[in-house]
Amino acid sequence: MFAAVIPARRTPPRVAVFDYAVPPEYEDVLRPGQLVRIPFRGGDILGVIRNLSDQSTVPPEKLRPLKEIISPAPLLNKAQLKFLTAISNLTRTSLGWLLTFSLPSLRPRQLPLLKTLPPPLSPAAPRPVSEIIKLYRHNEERAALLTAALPPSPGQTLIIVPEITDADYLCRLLPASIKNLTLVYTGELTENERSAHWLAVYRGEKQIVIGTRAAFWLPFSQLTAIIIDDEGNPSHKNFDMAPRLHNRDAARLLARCQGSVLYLISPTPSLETYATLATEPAVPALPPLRLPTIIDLNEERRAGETSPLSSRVQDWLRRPLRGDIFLFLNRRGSTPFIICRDCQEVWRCSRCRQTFTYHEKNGRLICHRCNVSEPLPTACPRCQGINFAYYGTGTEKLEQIVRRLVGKEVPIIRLDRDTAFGRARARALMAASSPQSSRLIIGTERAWPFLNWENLAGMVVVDADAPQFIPEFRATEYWWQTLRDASYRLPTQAAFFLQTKLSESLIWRALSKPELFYQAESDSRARFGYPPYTFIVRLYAGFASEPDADQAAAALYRTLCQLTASETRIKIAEALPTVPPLCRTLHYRVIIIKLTPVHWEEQWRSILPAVPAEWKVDLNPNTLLSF
DNA sequence: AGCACGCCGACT
DNA sequence: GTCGGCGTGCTC
Repeated sequence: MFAAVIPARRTPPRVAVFDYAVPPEYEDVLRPGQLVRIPFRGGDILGVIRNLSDQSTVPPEKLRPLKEIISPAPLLNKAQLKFLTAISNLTRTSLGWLLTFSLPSLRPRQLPLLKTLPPPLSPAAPRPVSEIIKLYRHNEERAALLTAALPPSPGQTLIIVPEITDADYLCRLLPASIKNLTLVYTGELTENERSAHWLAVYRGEKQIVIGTRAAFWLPFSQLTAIIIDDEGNPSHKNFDMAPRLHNRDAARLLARCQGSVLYLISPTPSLETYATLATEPAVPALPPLRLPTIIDLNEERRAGETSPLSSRVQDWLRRPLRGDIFLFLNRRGSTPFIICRDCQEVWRCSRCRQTFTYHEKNGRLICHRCNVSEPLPTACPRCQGINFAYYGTGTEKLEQIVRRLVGKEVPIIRLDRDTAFGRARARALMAASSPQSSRLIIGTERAWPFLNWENLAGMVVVDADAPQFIPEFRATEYWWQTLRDASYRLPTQAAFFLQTKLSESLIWRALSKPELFYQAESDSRARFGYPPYTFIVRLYAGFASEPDADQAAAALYRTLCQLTASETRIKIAEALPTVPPLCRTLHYRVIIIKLTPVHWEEQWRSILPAVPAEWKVDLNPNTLLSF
């Protein structure tokens, strides 16, 4: 008898499972899902049994016997093993690496606890797989939807939120009777907390889990419902750490493995979800949320106002404040570019050609794309001129402007990557001045999760135009989601100003008539073959030199074209450099593959084996070229 | 992936 | 003689 074991550690994705001989005394007690100790290279490691079999393809001289059963009870059930395998295959991430997400702490002192674990709960009768989309306008409707989706006991429910801070917030919305059955699970927990929560789910002590993507890996045995909350929020996409999946796609896989109903709920659905909604016989009306006051900056200019804050906003800020005020400007630093008045030369990053942002605090020019910096030159490198013009406004400069406007007494908190690199630092900044007093918070996107939205007296979108010009296919949708999110979170009595030079832009009209946005954006996506009309797979890899990169990328492009020559629905774009093309010392290339929304999984499965191991896989990416 | 092994050059 | 830099290749 042989056991196929997944080691609980990172391995190359293609070498993920190892066969071991089963000692005779274990033949009757060994089960898939058990944690075992196995010899591996020089020492012993832990792993989980994937399956047992009567034969092995490994030559007998290489086979070694497994050492010990650590947990007689299986730590992973069939559905979980199926889910892990599916994710590993689709995203080509190491199965052993994914396994570590699914296990409690394996520190030596914790192992005895696993020896005495009770048997797992018996799986609930699977429900027919189905997907339900619901829209909500405010937290009462949201809580009602969540409550209605909770299955009768003994089923378990998983609620996935986009960001860590949303988990606690959502938990507080639930009625007390439900809160007692609820557990919050995020990647921010300590190892011991993670383990304790793992056990609580394993034993079925808590029926409801609210968490970020980390919660997908908990040991559910009776998962009858999965809910993706705030479904359109772009943070549902995991772009940096493998497996690079959208929570919606991950949830679909999990629902299929566990036999659960999937709910997508949101005040502002993604374009993909709206497309599904639009096919229903009775299309529900999209809820208009509270509308911002649109301020035309061109009129301000004509009236002689050159400040980045309009006269109306300035007047409003000078009044006594009741509650925090949030000035949202998604651009850190002092000024986003510097130009030589004599020769019109703009200071640019030598690597990626993006304009340097000036940071007054340390007097340096920083490229926000490459994160490289150099000191501010004393003279123009081209004409030796010394007349510089500082154009635009970032959070650092806005802070000075606002300080002059409101005087010394009002506390100002700047919340961006420069002032609050880690989460702890951001929380500390928000906690520093007493929350009872009114404060001015100047922040980028970074500030969003740390704001006390209920206490806001108002919010100003300082520059509502720049985010619309980002050359990425999801840029408009991202900005739409951001503005709608602000509308949703702001208290009804709070002021909401939006400053723009594009007062005719469709996106402002769409805030009161959301269908306008979805129609216009869907049309443009259809024209260029973007989601929801295609399913995109993004492949990227880094190489030591430009020629290496071009050669490898061209070779893969040719292979993929040949492979899919007969399948006209699959479109492959020629390889391009990423933006920026260089990261650390490697030259990166991207290949974009467009599959069809319904059949993407089988199409992708037919392509994936031809992709060399060094290419990283990003399914349903948020960006095409950005890096 | 992560680690051992081995090849080679720079030291005691 | 032996220490350690890093390139190569294997893990049941």
